[in-house]
Amino acid sequence: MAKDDKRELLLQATLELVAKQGFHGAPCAAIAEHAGVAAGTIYRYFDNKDVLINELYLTLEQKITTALLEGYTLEMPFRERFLHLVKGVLKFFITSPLEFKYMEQFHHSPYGVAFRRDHMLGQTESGGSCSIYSELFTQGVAQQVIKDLPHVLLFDLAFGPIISVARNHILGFIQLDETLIEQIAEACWDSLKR
Amino acid sequence: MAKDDKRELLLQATLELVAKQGFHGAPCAAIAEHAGVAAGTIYRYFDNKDVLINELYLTLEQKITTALLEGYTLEMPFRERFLHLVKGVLKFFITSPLEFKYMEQFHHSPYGVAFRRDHMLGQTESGGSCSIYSELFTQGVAQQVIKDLPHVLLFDLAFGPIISVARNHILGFIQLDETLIEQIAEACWDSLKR
DNA sequence: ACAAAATGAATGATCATTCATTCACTACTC
DNA sequence: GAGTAGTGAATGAATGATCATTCATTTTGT
Repeated sequence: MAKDDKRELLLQATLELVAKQGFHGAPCAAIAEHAGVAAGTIYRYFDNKDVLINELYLTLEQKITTALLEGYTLEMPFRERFLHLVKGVLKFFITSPLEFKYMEQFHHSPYGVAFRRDHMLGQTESGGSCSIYSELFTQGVAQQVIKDLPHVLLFDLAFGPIISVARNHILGFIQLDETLIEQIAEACWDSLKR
Repeated sequence: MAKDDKRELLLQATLELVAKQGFHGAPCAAIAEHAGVAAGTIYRYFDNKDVLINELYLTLEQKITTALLEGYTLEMPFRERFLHLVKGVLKFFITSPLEFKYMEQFHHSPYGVAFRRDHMLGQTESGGSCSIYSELFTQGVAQQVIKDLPHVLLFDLAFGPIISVARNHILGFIQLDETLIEQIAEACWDSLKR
């Protein structure tokens, strides 16, 4: 068995259990069983449950950033870059329902609160994708192609609908296809453009 | 002491504790203490904790609907009605941070999942404000003033940003004023209008 | 004095975490 | 190559903490 195999198994089991049943449905005993190891083994790979939960979250953040940066260059026209990011986030989430559900649960739990407290203080956010958006909005406002609003609001206008739409797709309330994704992204653009 | 006084005290205590500390920070013992009653008293007014949690949620839904309907008539011009609802939701939430936080916690918890399972099956949703939006979108699409998209998506486009913005205001990441609220509502309109 | 309301210690269930023990595997000896 | 000791990984029963809920008892209002 490969060296960090059990570590991966535990992360995957946590992802699935939390995504499908929430944190309440993912006690250590269940995580271990689902990973095919004993409860005590968790503590050989992670200091405690909180560390496991947080490391998984960081892994997923990294996965999104990597996916978004694929085919993204600063040389692309502004509007095209915006649409690339918006559609990229939406497509990532609807093709990764477990990841979406996990991250959403995380955000609205004591873990998410603690995470923000610990990480959001350093304004620009460490290795995340925050700087991508910041750069984009700064340029868009300077070029007067998008509304002159605080970055936080621009972010909410652009990605608030995306999260909402992704959730409804994953919960089965709507079935998105390429055409609808295009229309949604255009609508987000309409809401930002000057 | 008035008749249902303790019932109200328990609901208020639950609202405050859950909003501020999440469901993890609101055990029955704490709720009772915060309400100034004994733990056992909870069960004189509510069958169990789940009933308390759900009744509080229904109360808050009712409060929003009432607030939204104030000054809203079907005779108003379409665009004005849309802006009324969007601004109404936003203003309700930023003036009721505890209510916002409670509802958000509720949505992303086992309670919210169970609630959707039990109530969302009856399509049009019982006494909620769902029919208001449904009526509005149907008319807007028919009049060709907004995009021809599924109602679910129209709802996400309109209110996804509102929830996001309200959260960031309440968490202190942005300070909304009347001007900004106006601009946000207009941006939501831009994203829907044809 | 009676009934309804309120109390809060006791109960039993559920968890995260620990740690004494077992297991699997390598290295070393003869 | 058979036997043996050494080592870290893995186990899972036991522990202690935290909860929701109950109910025998007390308090309050009439």
